[in-house]
Order: sequence, then structure tokens, then C-alpha cells
Amino acid sequence: MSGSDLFTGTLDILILKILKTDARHGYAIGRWIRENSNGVLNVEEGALYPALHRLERRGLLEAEWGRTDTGRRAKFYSLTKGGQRALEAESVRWSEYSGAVSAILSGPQG
Amino acid sequence: MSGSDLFTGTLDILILKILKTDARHGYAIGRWIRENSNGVLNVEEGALYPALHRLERRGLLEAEWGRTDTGRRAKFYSLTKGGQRALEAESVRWSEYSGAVSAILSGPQG
DNA sequence: GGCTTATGCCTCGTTCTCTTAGGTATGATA
DNA sequence: TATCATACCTAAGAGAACGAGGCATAAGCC
Repeated sequence: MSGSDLFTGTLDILILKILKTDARHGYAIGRWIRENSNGVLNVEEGALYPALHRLERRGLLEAEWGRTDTGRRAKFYSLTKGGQRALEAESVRWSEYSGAVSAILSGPQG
Repeated sequence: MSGSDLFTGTLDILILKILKTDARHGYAIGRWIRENSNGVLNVEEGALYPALHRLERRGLLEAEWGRTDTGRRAKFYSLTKGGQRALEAESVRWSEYSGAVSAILSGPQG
């Protein structure tokens, strides 16, 4: 992470989680993350679309062209079985990892 | 993060935090992180030393050659004023960020 | 009609960090 | 004597994010 936004590597997990319950298109995923984090998390499009492509390439997502509620053309992504497994594994990993970091940061003289 | 260890960008914060209370040399920092996270966090030397160098270059750390308890030659790092400020700012950012990610990951059907 | 904004997709070049894999040197231990 | 732990370092490669650009369509406004 060179700028002020994401810690590298967490975007994939967020995408997997968001798609767990509903299929969504890329632009909506970006908006969703921003809105559901009160603006704390802001995903640049230059990061979002490549992330979707590589998750699809890894077989964790499936993509299908469709129409939004307003009739716009959009590519809808959904989780594959592999994506579900990856989400579970990565969630555990995030939990352990962030817990360890937070524990250190809140240590003595913190 | 391309492998299985750190989420890119968090190493710097950990280093700043560890050096807040005591000056330490690089090798000891690596060991400290591993031990104080029950092995969850493992810092490769190829990531650690460059991180120390760039933090020093940014004026957040100061380095001084000295001797360990066992008489070995080692480079001891300590926080500068700028490093203290950076630690505070980054701690807040980590807290907000990890909180937002965790909230999303623990959301409905999580 | 014409303009701007929002939606929706994409790629490219640059920068940054981590991984992997080496290297050097010294002290302790078997 | 040989090997391991300590203690430092670098370089090549991969991977991801940033910033900036581009394309196209629909909606809203003057």
C-alpha cells in the first residue's frame, strides 16, 4: 500500500465476502465498499477491475453479462465453490492476522 | 501480499511500535514479532532490512552501531520524533481500517 | 438541443513491497 | 573441526495498488 487507502491483499477478501450473498457488478462493489465502511475504505477502479479479473482467472469468481435495474449493461460476478472455500480460509487468516497486529499495537505504552 | 505472510504495509507500523519503548536491532525485531504473535506473524529478512532502511531514510528511525548483550556487533534502531508521530497516525489508521474490514467480514451470512 | 454528471467498463505505466534466494562474517556448540 | 545461530546485506522477480487516461450510455438540467 503506497498511498492512503487499502492494505494490500485485503481487497480480494472484501470482494469475496460481498459476493457471498448476492451477485453484483464491479461498479456496485466499489460503491458498496465505500458506503458500508463510512468512507474509510475507498477502492480505486484501477485496483478493483484487475482484482475481479484475477479472482475470475483463479476460478474464485464467475462472471456473466447482464442488465442493472436501470437497464444498463454490466458484468455480474458471483462466487464459485472455490471462492466460498477461499473466503472461509481467508477470513480465518484475516482474523488471526489482524488480531495479532492489533494486540501488538495496543501493547504496553501503546 | 503475494505469499502467505504479511498484509503489505503493516510491517512498518509493527516496527515503529516495537521501537517505541526500546531501541532494538533488526534481527531482534524479527524474532520479537514472531514470538509475540505466537508465530502468526513471520517477517522475512528480505522484507525486514529494506523496511528498516526506508524508515530510516524517511527520518522515522535513527540507527547506531553497537553491541548486543553477547558482544555481537549490531545496528540498533530507535524512534525519532517523526517516527513517534507516524506511529500515532498509523495506529489510528490501522484501527479504523481493520475495524472496517472486520465489520464487513463479520456481516450477515458471515 | 447541448452540457454535465453518474454509471459502467477497461488498460497502461509507475511505484511500492514482499518473496526467494543468495551472500558475508562471527560466536557458540557439538 | 564442522555446524548452527546470530547479525547484517542485496538483487531478481512477482504481485498489487495508484493515478491517469480512455470508451460508451443514460439521466438531469439549462
